[in-house]
Amino acid sequence: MPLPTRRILLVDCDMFFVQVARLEDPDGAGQEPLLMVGGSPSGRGVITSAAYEVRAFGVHSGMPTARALELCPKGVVVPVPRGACVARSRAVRKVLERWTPVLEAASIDEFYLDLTGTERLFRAESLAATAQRLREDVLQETSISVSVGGGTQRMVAKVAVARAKPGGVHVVPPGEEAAFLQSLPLETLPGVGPALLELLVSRGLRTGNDVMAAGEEWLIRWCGQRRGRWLFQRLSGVDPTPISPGQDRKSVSSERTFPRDLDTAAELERQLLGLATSVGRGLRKRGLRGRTVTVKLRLHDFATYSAARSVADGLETDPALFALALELFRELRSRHSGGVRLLGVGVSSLDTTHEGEQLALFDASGPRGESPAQRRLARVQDQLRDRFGESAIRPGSMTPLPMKPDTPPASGTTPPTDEEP
DNA sequence: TCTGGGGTCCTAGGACCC
DNA sequence: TCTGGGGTCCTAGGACCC
Repeated sequence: MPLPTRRILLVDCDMFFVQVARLEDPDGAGQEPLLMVGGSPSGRGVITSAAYEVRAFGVHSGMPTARALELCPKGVVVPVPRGACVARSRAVRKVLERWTPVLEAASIDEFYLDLTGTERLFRAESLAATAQRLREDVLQETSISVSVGGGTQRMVAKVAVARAKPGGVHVVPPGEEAAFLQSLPLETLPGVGPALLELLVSRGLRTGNDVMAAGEEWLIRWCGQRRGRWLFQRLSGVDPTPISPGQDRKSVSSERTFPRDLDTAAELERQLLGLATSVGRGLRKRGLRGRTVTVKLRLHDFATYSAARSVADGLETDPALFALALELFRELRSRHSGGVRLLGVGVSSLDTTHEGEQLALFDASGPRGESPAQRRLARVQDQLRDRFGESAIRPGSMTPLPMKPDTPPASGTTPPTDEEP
């Protein structure tokens, strides 16, 4: 039995962070045509998103803010409105869910929709016409302008949306997938980054047509079994990857690039505590525990090292996470000395915590484990922080927190507890 | 222009078990 | 006793994406 022709849409918010910054501050950022969102130009900030008018100057996301202001001196940089972005993203998602339950959030500003089987519901309307109505629906309900790419496959929809921008719709008709993809420069395919591109170019392959002419066998020989097959299949117009709504989180991490390189153990370990605490909160907020802790270290010369260790039972409390992170950090530091540019803590091998979990009779935590009492304490502390602010509780026993000015306690109201994007 | 922070997935070697 | 192969987990590093 032949599979039905799939009807996939990719909804992508136009310069999302810039749009949100303007909506949140209509009289300030909203009036600024040359708007950029990102980190500060002093220090080591980069651009997260730039208005199209700014991109015309050669500015793109990931570019150091200082460089962006050289290219576009009249540009204005504002910080990322994090909480507002999360809220707007949810609002967009909510509207899209009215169109199909088969929705996958690929990032904070990108949503895949599978409308296969909705033909009768939409009275045989073309996919492009549906996409157009959907775009207007989102704009009306959320004030967010989106672009929509469409086709029979994920990758086709993804590449098509670039053509739809800004604020348009582009749908590739069934049967035209291979021709569409092969006509494009290889680096426009998602999954072809600088490394793979260089590998292909070194073999004289610059376009999809070149790749197809080389044939799958040679591609596999040059790029490896998996990548070679992947590239050949996609360019042939074959991409069965489903749209899968239930994507479980695989890791939680926190990292920080310092304004200046740090060198002393005291400073670094204090930062490590802050990072472990932040990861711990992230885990507990989502009801997760992790068995593997990773510490990441980037030196002044950008050389990057990591060390990881797994334990038998998942961790979620700050002291246990910090203790393991500290071990790993000290091991790394014994091998790699010099000024430290970035420090990170991550947790993976996640498992959800169960509310009805049987409580141990004794608080017997192993050398690296954590006891039920410690977990209960962590949750109480989280509640206090939610109510009275981050400075209400400090992990005082081991090392002091970073010296930050106290934030005034929120009076009466509970601060929003939005998840990070 | 010295290069953020949050992720995902893949690879490759070694340990360990059957 | 020597030798083999598969499966799974762990760790380190790298590519890629928004």
